[in-house]
Amino acid sequence: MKSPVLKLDDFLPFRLSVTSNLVSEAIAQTYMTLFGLSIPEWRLIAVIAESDAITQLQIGERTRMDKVTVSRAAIALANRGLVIRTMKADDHRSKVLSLSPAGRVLYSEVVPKALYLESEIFCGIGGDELAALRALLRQIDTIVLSRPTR
Amino acid sequence: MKSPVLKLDDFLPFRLSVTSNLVSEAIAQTYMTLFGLSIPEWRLIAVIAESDAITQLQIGERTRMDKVTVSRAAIALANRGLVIRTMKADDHRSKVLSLSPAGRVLYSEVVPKALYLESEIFCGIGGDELAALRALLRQIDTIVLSRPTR
DNA sequence: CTAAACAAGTTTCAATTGAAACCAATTACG
DNA sequence: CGTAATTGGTTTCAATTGAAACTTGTTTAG
Repeated sequence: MKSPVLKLDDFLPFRLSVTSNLVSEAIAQTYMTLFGLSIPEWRLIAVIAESDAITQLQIGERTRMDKVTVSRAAIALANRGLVIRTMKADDHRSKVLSLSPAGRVLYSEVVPKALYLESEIFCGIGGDELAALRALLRQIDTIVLSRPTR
Repeated sequence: MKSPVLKLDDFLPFRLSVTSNLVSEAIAQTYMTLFGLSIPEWRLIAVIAESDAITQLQIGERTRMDKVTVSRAAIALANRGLVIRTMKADDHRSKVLSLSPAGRVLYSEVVPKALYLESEIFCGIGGDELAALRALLRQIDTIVLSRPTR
């Protein structure tokens, strides 16, 4: 009966965390210095741009961000005039977010830079491998989310 | 001249962050309730166990954790009697960490649980795919780390 | 209808994080 | 040597985070 062996460096939760942090740091840095956006703020912009009009709760679901984080990012973006928040007609608790013209302009500026950063980091990796990676990550998400202890 | 398109849901920095956070949360939760260990503390235990004796700076390099984080985890573990900190003989600024007997016992208890968690999350994925994933993540690390803006 | 339960968003508060200042020991160099 | 620069580790402080309480509006049950 021999004890099992663990090599931290091969331990996937660890590897995943290291890589994710490295990538996030690199990217957050760029968003902030170039556009004054935090990662949550950038995510809001992106997801609002894709949906045209969406409530904060929905944003939280799609980006898996806490509702507090969404709220704060929404307030900050609204204060900068990048996002417009209107009460939802049929439910006055809910707020519908959409991009202002300035927000759309900013979005159109951020997108190329974001895509460039992504390509810069992942250029050495084949397109099929990247597709596989995306699929794998999504698969892991659903496994973790469907775990009993949750 | 058409504007490039970005789908946040396919944007790898985003996907990586989401998956990493989901996995980390699930695992952190278990470490804490079962062993009273934070993720940094668990990483220290693991990396000390693998090296027998190692300085805090080296731990920081291997785990890519900030030296402040390492310091705090080291102090907490020493207070719990799980690691022993001795001044390095030839450099009195440096502290060499090693596991106490209690630390080794705890390690031997955590490892099977960690491996079980990993297998639980990644069981649906083939061994070769997982190896490829590890390799890919490491490759990304080196790319990001070798970027000019750093 | 009206009271209780619930839901969207915000605020508060405590925990975690890392940058910068700091301390003590070591190394470089004039 | 002796002083300046550097390095390992700790402390301080400000920013980020999310759980829990709260506010306001909606739904459900009696």
